[in-house]
This record gives sequence, structure tokens and C-alpha cells, in this order.
Amino acid sequence: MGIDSYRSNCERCIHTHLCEGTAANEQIAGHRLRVRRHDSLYRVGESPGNRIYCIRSGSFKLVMQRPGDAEQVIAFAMAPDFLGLNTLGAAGHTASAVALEDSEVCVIDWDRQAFRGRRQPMQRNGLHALLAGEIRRAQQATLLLHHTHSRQRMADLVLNLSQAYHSNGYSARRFRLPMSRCDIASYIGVSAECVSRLIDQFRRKGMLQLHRRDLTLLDPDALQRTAAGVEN
Amino acid sequence: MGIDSYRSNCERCIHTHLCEGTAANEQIAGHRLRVRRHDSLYRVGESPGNRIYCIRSGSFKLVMQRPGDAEQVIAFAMAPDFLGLNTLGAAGHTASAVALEDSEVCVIDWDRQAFRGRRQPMQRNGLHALLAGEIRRAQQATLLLHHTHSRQRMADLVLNLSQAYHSNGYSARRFRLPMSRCDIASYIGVSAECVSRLIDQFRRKGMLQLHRRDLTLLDPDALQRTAAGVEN
DNA sequence: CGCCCTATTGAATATAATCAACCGCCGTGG
DNA sequence: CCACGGCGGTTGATTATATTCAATAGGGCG
Repeated sequence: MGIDSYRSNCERCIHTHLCEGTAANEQIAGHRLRVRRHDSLYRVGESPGNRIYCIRSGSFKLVMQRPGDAEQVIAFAMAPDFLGLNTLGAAGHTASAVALEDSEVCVIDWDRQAFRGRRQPMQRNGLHALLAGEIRRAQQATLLLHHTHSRQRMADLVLNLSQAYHSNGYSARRFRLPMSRCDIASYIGVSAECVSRLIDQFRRKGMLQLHRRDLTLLDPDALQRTAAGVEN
Repeated sequence: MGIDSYRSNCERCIHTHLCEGTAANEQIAGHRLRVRRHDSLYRVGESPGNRIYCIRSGSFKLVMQRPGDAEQVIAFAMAPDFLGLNTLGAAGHTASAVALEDSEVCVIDWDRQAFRGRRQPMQRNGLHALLAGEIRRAQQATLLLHHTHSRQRMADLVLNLSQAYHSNGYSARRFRLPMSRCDIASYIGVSAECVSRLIDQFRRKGMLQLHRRDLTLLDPDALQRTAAGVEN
């Protein structure tokens, strides 16, 4: 599986407010896992085992299985996103989490009292808020898919990624795509060829530059307008 | 607003396990609301006020607002679904809930200790499971939208509705669509004209019958195959 | 160097949007 | 009672858009 466990270090984690305090965290969030590129953190159907994961570095794609062996990318996730929030009360994972690059996750045992927040109401609310936020996130994702034209969905994805990097302290203008063209195609619901053509189209219009997986946004406003569908 | 409040009756509610017991429920779930067809239970941007709702009768559509006045149907909901589960930790509602027919909802105050389940772990887990289930639901919805062809999405929607009615004790073969063609079009991401053509196409192939809003499934298996894309 | 895998490009075809006209049900008001 | 008007729904013709199939390019790696 390419998975490798070691002790956690919670000092720089932004989610410590969900636990009891930085001191106790390393007992709660017992260990971390390394997941190598293209390996799965978990797969469809596997028992979730009351664990959730927090991405500390790297990125993942969430893949659902269609009847008839076809796969579908339903989300991308990067640090500090959580994985497995949707598993409580489910018999098995409804999606697989596949690492897009060598990644590290923090494992949190759902059953530990400390995380479930018996002591402080804030912790309990924090967990509820986390779950509610994940619902909004998923609903927001449907909004992307509801764009009529593929160029709108593509522009929307690029802007979403840009914002994700930005809110994690990286450049919003320049970043490296961790996913393949094929993954992008699956996620935005077009053929892989179409992704190529869309990128080329954006490049010719001076909206962005993309060499292999290195992306530079040149005209975010134009992308915004494209996503909104006010111009072609 | 067309909203009208009265006392709740929890005796036949299937969600009492989330509360402390049937006896106490009517104090917890203080009151019900009637919402008339085309009226909103809540609107985008309104403060959620730490309430969630449980549909007791009728049905709703969830509508998101796009930049530039366009609206987008992102989900349909019917009894005994919950509404507003995605609001905890959010400043305002991210979607509007519009009644598709005259409906009744049960109002549950999120702040009440009883519902948050200080006493019994089962209650707390019940709430977590509820939220986690809503995440899965939203992710499932993205799966529908990921179908390449509109006929797949249409068939998928029909089957989903059928299953929803079935699991609530109604016929899976024969039911009344509470939503307009326009709502369907928005939800599955096609033009309203296309919905008409798809219905006609399904009818000519003997898969279903639809007179105004009364739907009869004639060949669910064929619909299944159409949704899966194995045949046209 | 040569292979494999990802990505790109081209040409023909399938699919759905758009624009426009029309239908029919339903409630309103004469 | 019937005529009217409006709205939701359907149908037709044209155009825009994306898929499919096929061929090609080019990097990473043994």
C-alpha cells in the first residue's frame, strides 16, 4: 500500500482547537501516515473504522465507483483539508482517497473522548461546524458542475484551485497542478481532449500559461468572467 | 411569507432517537411551520439562527444564487429529510429552501441541550451521523451531474425520485412530481426544452409515461441501463 | 536509444442550446 | 357561461459545443 506510520507533531497544526490543547494532541492524534503518489489512503467499500484524516502535506483526489467499473473524480483535497468526514454511520467508504503526490496525513480516532469534545462545548461545536462546512463544500462543488459550458467549469476549477493555494499561504497566481489532465477531465465532466483544447483556448486569449503542470494565471478577472459566462 | 406556526406532534416522527424521548420532544421541537407552495422557508443570506428543520410533509427545492442573478436548483428534499444541516458555523444561509407544494416542517433549536445530546452518546452520534449522511448525499448528487449525456442524468433523477418515494412507503412505480420541468432542467443542468424532449424520448421507448406531473415507470431496468450509459 | 505514458492536435459526428412558434390548461373577469 | 390572458410545457429548425476516433508529440526512465 505504500503507507508508512510515524509519530505526529501537532505544534504547527491549525486544527488544534478541535482537540483539547496542543500538549495533549499528540496522544489523541496518535500517529501520522505517509501515503505515496498513486497509493490509496482508503478505498471504496473498506470499513472506515471510526477514523478521520487531516491532510498535513500533499494532495488527494476522491474517487467514486460507478456501476460498471467506471471511476469518477468527485473532489480534490489538499492540506489542511479533512478526509473521511462523511464516513460516520456508514458501513463502508463511499469513495476512495488517492494521493496525487507523496503526502502525509494525521490520523484522528473518532472514538477518543478528547476529540469528540466532552469537556468543552467549543470542541463539540467545532466538530459540528467541520461537518456542516463539508456539506457546504460539497454543495458548492455541485455549483461548479452546473455550469452549462465546459469552459465555465474549467475556469471555475482553476479559480478554486488558485483560491485554495492562496488561503494556504501560497501564491494565487502561480502554482503546480498536482492532478493529471485526465483527473481534471473527470472532475469537470469532459473528455481529456477537451481539457487540452480549453487550456489552449485560455492560453491564446492570454488568460493563463501552462507548461506541463506549472500554471500561471495572467488574467484572473477574465477567468472570472469566463466562469460566470458573461463572455466567451 | 405564507408561514404559519403551531404546536408540534412528535408521536409519529421517525427522528425521535435524536431527541431525548417522545415525551420530551414536543418541548424540544417547539413548533411546526406550514410553508405554502412557492414560499421560502429561508433565503440565501438570512441568518440561520441555530435552527434546523425536519420536513414532515410536502417537499422543497434548495436553490443557490449565482453571481449575476441566475438561480440554480442544487437539491430536492421531501419528508423525512432535514433542511439547514449545512448552516452551523455559517454566517448566512448558502441556499434558499422553497416549498414545491404546501408543506410542513418541524423546527429544532440547535442550541437546546437535549437535541445536542449531552446525556446520551447515541444522540451525539446520531447528530454526527446525520451530518455525515448529508455529506454523502451531496457527494452522491455530484455523481448524478457527472453523467456525460443529459439522458443519463434524467434517468438517474427519475430513479432517485422513485427510490425516495419507495423508501418512504409510497409506490416506486407511480408518483407525482412536485417540481416543474424548469426545476428539473436546472437541477440536471439542461434547458427546459431538453427535458421535454428527453421525457418524450423515454415515453417513445416505453420506459415511462408522464401526463402533466403524474409519472408511471414502465421499465425501470431500461432506465437503469440508460442512467449507466450502456445503451442509448 | 527506445519504450511507455501522458498530453496534444485534427477531422468527422453526436449532442444539446438557442430562438421562435405554438399548445393547452387554468384562473380571472366580463 | 364564455372570452381572455398568462404560464407551464411542447415542438421545430438552426447553430454552438463537445465527443469520438485516430494520429502525433514529447518527456521520464530503464
